[in-house]
Amino acid sequence: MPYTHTHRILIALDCIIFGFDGEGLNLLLVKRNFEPEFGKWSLMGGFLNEGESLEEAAHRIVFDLTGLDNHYLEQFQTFGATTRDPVERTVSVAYYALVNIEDQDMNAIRSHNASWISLHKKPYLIFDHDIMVEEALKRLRTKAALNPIGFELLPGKFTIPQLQKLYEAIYDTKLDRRNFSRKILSTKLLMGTGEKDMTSQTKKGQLYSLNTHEYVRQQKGNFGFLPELILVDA
Amino acid sequence: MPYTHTHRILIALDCIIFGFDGEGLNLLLVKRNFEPEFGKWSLMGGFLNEGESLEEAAHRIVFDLTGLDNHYLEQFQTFGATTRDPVERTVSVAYYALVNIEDQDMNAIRSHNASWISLHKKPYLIFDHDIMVEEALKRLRTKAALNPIGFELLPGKFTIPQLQKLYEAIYDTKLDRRNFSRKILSTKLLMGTGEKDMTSQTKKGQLYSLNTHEYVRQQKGNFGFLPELILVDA
DNA sequence: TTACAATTGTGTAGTAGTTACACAATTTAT
DNA sequence: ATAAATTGTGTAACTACTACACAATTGTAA
Repeated sequence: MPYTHTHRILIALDCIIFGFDGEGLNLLLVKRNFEPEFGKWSLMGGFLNEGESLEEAAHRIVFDLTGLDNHYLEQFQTFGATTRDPVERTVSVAYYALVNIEDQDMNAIRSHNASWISLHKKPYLIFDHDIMVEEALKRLRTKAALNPIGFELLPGKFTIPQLQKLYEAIYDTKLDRRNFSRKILSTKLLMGTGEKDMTSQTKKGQLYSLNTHEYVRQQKGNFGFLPELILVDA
Repeated sequence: MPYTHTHRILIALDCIIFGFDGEGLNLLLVKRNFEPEFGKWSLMGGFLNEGESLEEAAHRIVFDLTGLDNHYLEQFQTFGATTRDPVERTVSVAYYALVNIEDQDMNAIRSHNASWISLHKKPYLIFDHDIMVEEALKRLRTKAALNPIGFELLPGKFTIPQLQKLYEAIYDTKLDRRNFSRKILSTKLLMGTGEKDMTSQTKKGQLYSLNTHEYVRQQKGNFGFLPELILVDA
């Protein structure tokens, strides 16, 4: 026998999908070719299905769009203003995901009319999606300052300077190259592969030489991680 | 015209209400005199109403139970396992609240069959409420280590040692009395009232003398706050 | 091969913050 | 007044962070 309460509504899920292209943070956004708000940009979203947990639904949504199965995914806030969706009342559970921008399924992305867009050039998004992005970024910053989760945005093998650029992008700041390297290596989270990076490209006519070692993720841990950073809202 | 999707469900809200009695953290729990799970303990909860935001609903639930209107309230996680409620599928948005245990409405509490129960003596709770309490405590610990929110659990005026006992209760640890006092006062968050605490009681046959000054909350701020503490999961 | 520019790794002094503890001051009871 | 309990201030040792000097490595070009 069900509850006597009657206000049953749709549960939406919206996913803020972060990617890193070596220079800055990017968002995977959908240009809507359906109503409402045809032609406007939005986050990738969907509705909760019967027999599906929130976690499963969020995972499905990211997988459908990127073809990626092995990404970091964290629920961060649920949005429930009565007027947030003009079509009908919905409550939206928001997740952010960190994916490696390189090994995605371009067909899946194209078929959803989606694009990677630099966070700095983010267009206006429908509904309350702009606020969602803002809150997701806040959470990512807090989380990444205390936990080593940034690695999810990089390929399996990467150099220390690449990692530094990632953190500089997340926090929109500059970090001291030498102290950063020392700090990262002191955590023992990384280990050298003995290989060199052969994928380097010359940029702006300048050379990009590379270190003897690349690093792969070695272990997980929780600890204060990047002390040069200030947490504004944890 | 509504969406074509059809899986409309109830939105529940569950509130983890923390109080501090001068010694340890307490939870405000409800002994159910209704089905399902008659006679078992649960968190205070309710359903989202039409025309009501999540925030408003959570506030209403805490107000109904405590008569308190001016408490700290933070959404921390939404629970959506398909089997979490045996009656029918619901998704529950969980909030935790910090209330001053002294100026509550005892009639409201009694009429809901609720009691303050020490966190250390928490009984088994129905559904996924045990997990909710665990997650709420994690979040409270992270939040209070970075932001000065613990004050919400104390009366308007309090002594430094009272505040220290509160933090020791939150983190289940001992802090150095002298360093704690210095750290708290250095934040300029508190100001002396010039009054003395007249409510002190002799305990275990020993004397409890009091400081010349009590303190009231002066301002808000965000900053790393209690460095002796280690964040396990932020 | 050599020189040179760009990049990356190691050393270290100065600074700031934390920890642990000594000691002084205050309050309360006898 | 004296003693016990409690609270406030001083400080040395330790740790961590910051900023920068300098060495080592890589890649390019004469």
